[in-house]
Amino acid sequence: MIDPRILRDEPDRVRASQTKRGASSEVVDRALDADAARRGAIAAYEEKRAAQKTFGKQVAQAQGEEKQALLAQVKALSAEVKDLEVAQTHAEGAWTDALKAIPNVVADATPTGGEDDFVVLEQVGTPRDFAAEGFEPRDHIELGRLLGAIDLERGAKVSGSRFYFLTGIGAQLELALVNLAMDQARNAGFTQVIAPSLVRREAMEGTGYLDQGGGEDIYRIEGEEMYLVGTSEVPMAAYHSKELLDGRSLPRRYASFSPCFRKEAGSHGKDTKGIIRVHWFDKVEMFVYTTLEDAAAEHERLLAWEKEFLDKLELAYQVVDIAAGDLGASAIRKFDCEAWIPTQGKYRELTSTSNCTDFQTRRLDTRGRFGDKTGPIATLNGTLTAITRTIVAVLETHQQADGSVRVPKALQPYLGGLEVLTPVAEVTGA
RNA sequence: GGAGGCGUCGCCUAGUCUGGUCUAUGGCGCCCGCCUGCUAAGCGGGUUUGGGGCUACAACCCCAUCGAGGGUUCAAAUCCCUCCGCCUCCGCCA
Repeated sequence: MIDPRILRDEPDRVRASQTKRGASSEVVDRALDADAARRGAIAAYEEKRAAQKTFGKQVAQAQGEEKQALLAQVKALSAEVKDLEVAQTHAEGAWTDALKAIPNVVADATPTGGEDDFVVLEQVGTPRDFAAEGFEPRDHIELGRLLGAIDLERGAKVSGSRFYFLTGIGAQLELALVNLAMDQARNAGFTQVIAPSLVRREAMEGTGYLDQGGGEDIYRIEGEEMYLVGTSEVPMAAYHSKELLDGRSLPRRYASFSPCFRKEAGSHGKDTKGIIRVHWFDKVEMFVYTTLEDAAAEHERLLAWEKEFLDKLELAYQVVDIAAGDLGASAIRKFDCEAWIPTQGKYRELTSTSNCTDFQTRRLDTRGRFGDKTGPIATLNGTLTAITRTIVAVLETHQQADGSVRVPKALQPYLGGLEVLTPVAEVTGA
């Protein structure tokens, strides 16, 4: 949630942000009213409560008849305090609800508009011209089958649509990508993390994912109040919840590996074939805790690390500045890196990095100690590699006419020096 | 899965049976000051976090905070219930 002080002191800034997102600023006025009501309720309760406490001391000291008389009086007061406390709790609840309904205040630099109003910041590399090379590129499904790397049929048989097995070189490829990503992160000073992908309600709620469409896209464990995460951003954001971190320990950079589960509700008919959009994939995610002052600069660094990784894979991609209306509630700015997918003839999202400032930490109660003061802390996240889409991009981009795939130089050491992935003699498909 | 124990303001700890004098004890650590050739020791004071009022977002005053949330009561660290976490034992298991 946003800083109540910004809401109180600069409501117009919040309204402007809402407008930029193409959303109503009615929530702002609702929250302001709720804030006023809350403060009134607090003052009323505290005043009576103080009186009750004073009275209580007299009761404790009194004896006999005097005590009985005092008890009779304080009983009425006690009932009043109880009512006022209930009223205060309600007012407080209404206020947090109203506050939670307000998305983060977007950055000045964030483009105005919706899904189609993104701004292309730069394009790196040139998409391969297969026509000039004289052959028709195969899609990742066919390449995966030829290489014995991706088994979609058995994925569907065992787990249903949008599932897959990575086999042979496909499995090796995942491990290689994970290691390449983890090594890069470690060399950049990140702490490597293997995070739980099953979390309790608190963690899921804290990151705000349950609010989005009522948690439509999230797998819940039957009768357990536990959830499968869609990204390790969830466990990593909750990692330091209810903690007061030493400001001098910032930035804290984590590179977290976890499987990610998404129901993909509402994406029927989109990317139905292959492994572009699946219910489960593994991902290495960068997650950073830092100061509010440093957040924007850190965001640029995260983007740079994402680009570094894509460069190592020798992919052609573009960097996109996502528009306000297409931003998640917690982000003030988001950059996507979209790699060129030859058989689709377009750029598709491979990585994404968001600056969430203090929006998540406020909800999850993570704060910092700075000198003799405490203050908010910012979080940022960014994909290093989402395995399935990375594999799609690598296979399609570096394929050769005979169905083999050239291994990018940086990845070769992680595949035992292998320079080319070659089709297997016997395809393991049905 | 079964049985039991525990959770106190950085750490350790008193208090819980027998509710009010707890504005939570003491020690350690830390901070400020005094003393002192220097250091150590000693002496005095301070040392949770959040919120509200008032304001210079200071000082000050108030409310909450004894794992979390409810309940009983005029009054809860203390009694009752639920949940969370940790520990011990048994069972099961990769």
